[in-house]
Amino acid sequence: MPGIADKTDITVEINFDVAAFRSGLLEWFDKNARRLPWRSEKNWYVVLLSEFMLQQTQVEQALPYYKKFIAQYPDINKLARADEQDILRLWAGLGYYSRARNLLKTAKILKDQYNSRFPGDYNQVIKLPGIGKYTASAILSIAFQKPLPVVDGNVIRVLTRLFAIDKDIRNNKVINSLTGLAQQLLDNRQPGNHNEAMMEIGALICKVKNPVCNICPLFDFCAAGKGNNWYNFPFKSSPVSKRILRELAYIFSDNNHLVLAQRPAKGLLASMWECPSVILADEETIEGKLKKLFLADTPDDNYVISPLFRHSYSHILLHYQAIHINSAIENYCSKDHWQRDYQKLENIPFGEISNYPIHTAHMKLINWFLKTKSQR
DNA sequence: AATACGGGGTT
DNA sequence: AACCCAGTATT
Repeated sequence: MPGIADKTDITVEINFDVAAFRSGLLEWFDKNARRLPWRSEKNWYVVLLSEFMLQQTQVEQALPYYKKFIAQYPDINKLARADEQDILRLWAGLGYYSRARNLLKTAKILKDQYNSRFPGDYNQVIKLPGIGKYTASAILSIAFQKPLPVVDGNVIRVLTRLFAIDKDIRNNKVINSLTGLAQQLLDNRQPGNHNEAMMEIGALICKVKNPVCNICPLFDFCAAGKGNNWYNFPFKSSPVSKRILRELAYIFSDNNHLVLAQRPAKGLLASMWECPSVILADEETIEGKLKKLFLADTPDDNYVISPLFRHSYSHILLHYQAIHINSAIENYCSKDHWQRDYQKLENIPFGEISNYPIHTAHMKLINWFLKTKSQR
């Protein structure tokens, strides 16, 4: 409806010298950019790999994973030939595992359908698995100098502060407006450096807490900086609260084997490996669950129960505990006892555990087990 | 438009 | 325990 603004629409006038903004930003970036491995040799493959890892992930956290990956899969053809389980094993601990599976899918598509090259057309790029608006614009601008603006969490913070935008950033319309703003600010002559610079400002200067406005090259252009009220931006409405999940995990182990299970191919932690486990009903106790699960023999005194662990996912709070039973799984349970439709259940020699992609929560259980085992 | 999807950090 | 950060896919 022309002329009638939605309450979430924002219209922002850029009332400063855009050329001065761009040159100040780029000058700062030249001097202060972190030396990161994916910045040293800028081919599209390293940009692709790093951008996948940096989705929802800080540089510091992604760095060791990037080094492992680039050593093992130095080019797109090596990656395209990889096994999904090997990719997941290298990704284990980094989280959001669909990124790893989508990275492999994209690599295969690039090899098979694009002659191992990267398409230059945004509309083709955006169709690749795991590549959305941000990643498409990031790769095309950084690796191919296409004039496309990126809007990630850092840029959202920088822009809302620059223009004192207090609208809820959960609203997609607000993000669209910020994208328009980023487009106007973008330096079309070096869009890659400009985009990286905006994100680097967000990471190093315009931080969530304690931004260092006094050394910010954008201070003269910044409404929140000059108003000394950076803490008002960006505004984000409260998240929905997490539900609590209670879980009992089983460490079936003789002195040199451990039983691991592969989770279903869809859903939470898809295809990752873990100690076979069951979700407890609301009022269910561990002891009650033990009695229900075991066939004929309830384990007697030959078991140990771990302390309570907690693990926080983006939408779930997991409370979990493990029972260690000093035996192979066959002595107590069959595969049918697990309500979860595990893809596989295997008895694994200790030395081969590290070959399996194990998610973080259960890695903590296994570490607890291996550590306490030697003490008893 | 809302929700699923990890892991790490600080308060 | 409750807060924070950070994109894509699905419904």
